[in-house]
Amino acid sequence: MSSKHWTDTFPPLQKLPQEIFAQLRQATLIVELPEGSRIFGPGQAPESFLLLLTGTIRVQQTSESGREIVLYRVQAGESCALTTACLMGYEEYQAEGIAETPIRAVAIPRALFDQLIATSREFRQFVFTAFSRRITNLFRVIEEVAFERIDVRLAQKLLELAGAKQQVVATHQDLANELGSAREVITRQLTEFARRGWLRVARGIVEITDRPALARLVQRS
Amino acid sequence: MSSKHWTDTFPPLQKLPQEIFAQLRQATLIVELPEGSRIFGPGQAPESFLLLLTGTIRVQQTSESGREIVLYRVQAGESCALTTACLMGYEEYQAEGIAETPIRAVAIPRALFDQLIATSREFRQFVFTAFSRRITNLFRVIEEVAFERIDVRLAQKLLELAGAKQQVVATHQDLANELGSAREVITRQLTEFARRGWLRVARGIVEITDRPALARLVQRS
DNA sequence: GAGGGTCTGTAACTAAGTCACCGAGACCGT
DNA sequence: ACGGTCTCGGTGACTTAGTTACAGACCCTC
Repeated sequence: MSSKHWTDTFPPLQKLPQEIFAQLRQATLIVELPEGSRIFGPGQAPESFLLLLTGTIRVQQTSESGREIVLYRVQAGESCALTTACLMGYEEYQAEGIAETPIRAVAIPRALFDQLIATSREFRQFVFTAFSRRITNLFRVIEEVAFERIDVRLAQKLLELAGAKQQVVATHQDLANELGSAREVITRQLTEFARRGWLRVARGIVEITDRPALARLVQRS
Repeated sequence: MSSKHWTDTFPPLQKLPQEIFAQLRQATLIVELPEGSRIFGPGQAPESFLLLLTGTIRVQQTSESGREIVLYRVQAGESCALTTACLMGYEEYQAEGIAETPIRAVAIPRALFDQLIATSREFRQFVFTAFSRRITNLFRVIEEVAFERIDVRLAQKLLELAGAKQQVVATHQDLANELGSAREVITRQLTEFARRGWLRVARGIVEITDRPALARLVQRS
């Protein structure tokens, strides 16, 4: 292991009372899972509270007709609100969480989680903030799915997935699943974007050539 | 006031430790608001945790283009998860909460709320369960907006809004706002439903005449 | 009962999703 | 290298949903 302890990843945890902090450092389990693992899903309830140290978890939903939509991603340093909710509540969810990369996470057992919530104001703040972000985020997803044009949404998603890089590695089907749309629709939009010289498409790859143009489309939405 | 105390409405609260329970009964404020009041909205952060005693709060979102969608309703006996999130977290939301009927609610100040969370396992369970339900519910909304046919969604919503009654008091625009659709689309669908003899339409009223037919449409979705 | 506002109906059009099918490229084993 | 198979991308024809524009019906108030 490195000399830095995992708790360094979570600033809110630094403010915990000494005895709780010590307990956290010792009593918790670090889990590692390969890319593609199913972290949770319908009929697969989580048994502990998860804090993601490295990697990304993609949370998505599949309709009976087979169409998919990505709801959100959990990044390193975040907790999975859904897991938390199901840990404390009794509700079943129908979404599933997939490891998009190899992941490393801290699993806090239910009992310790409960104790942390009870004793630490900072930990409560941390958990509730995660909830708050998630719900706000879901509101935005609903607004986009309900009201935003598909070309704008696609441009937005391409810029998001590209990050600092020039290309997005994803099939048209993958992009359709991101947006809850259909493959043919994405193909058509990408063809149109390519015709305008904003990007180039190759098998499984979208190479962005005119980032400002895409950004302008998103802006003028 | 009636002889029954408001705490009777919330079974989870009955299990609180005596001293906390006593504090709850005395230190909290009961607020009453008329129909149509805006409980919260963009740039209007809540100052206390709300437990709804009577009435309904409609939580909705409006796009820049003016189209609206109803996200969920808070019923008597429930807490508003969003309010809670924003109370504990720091995130701003863009949704707004409207009193659909006159409402009576208990306002628990932030400090007492924090104390309740810290001391009572049952209260934590209550709050987290509310979160859990809400998130699960939002997932279903996303799935329906993204993948469900508008006729199915309308039939479903009509049955939901009608409850045990035979009629729904709502304009076509109101129904469009429920589903995040457009007024003309609703008019067309209602006309088609009426043609099939499933309902009758009058100004501001939809009278359901063949409930099983509507239910069948929803079922075969 | 005139005039204003609200609500509903409808036609023509655009955008998005569906269905069916085909062909190009990648992969794999022999 | 060859053929078989699979995934991925492209396309046309069609259906469904949302948009634009406008007109008429109803309702309320003065």
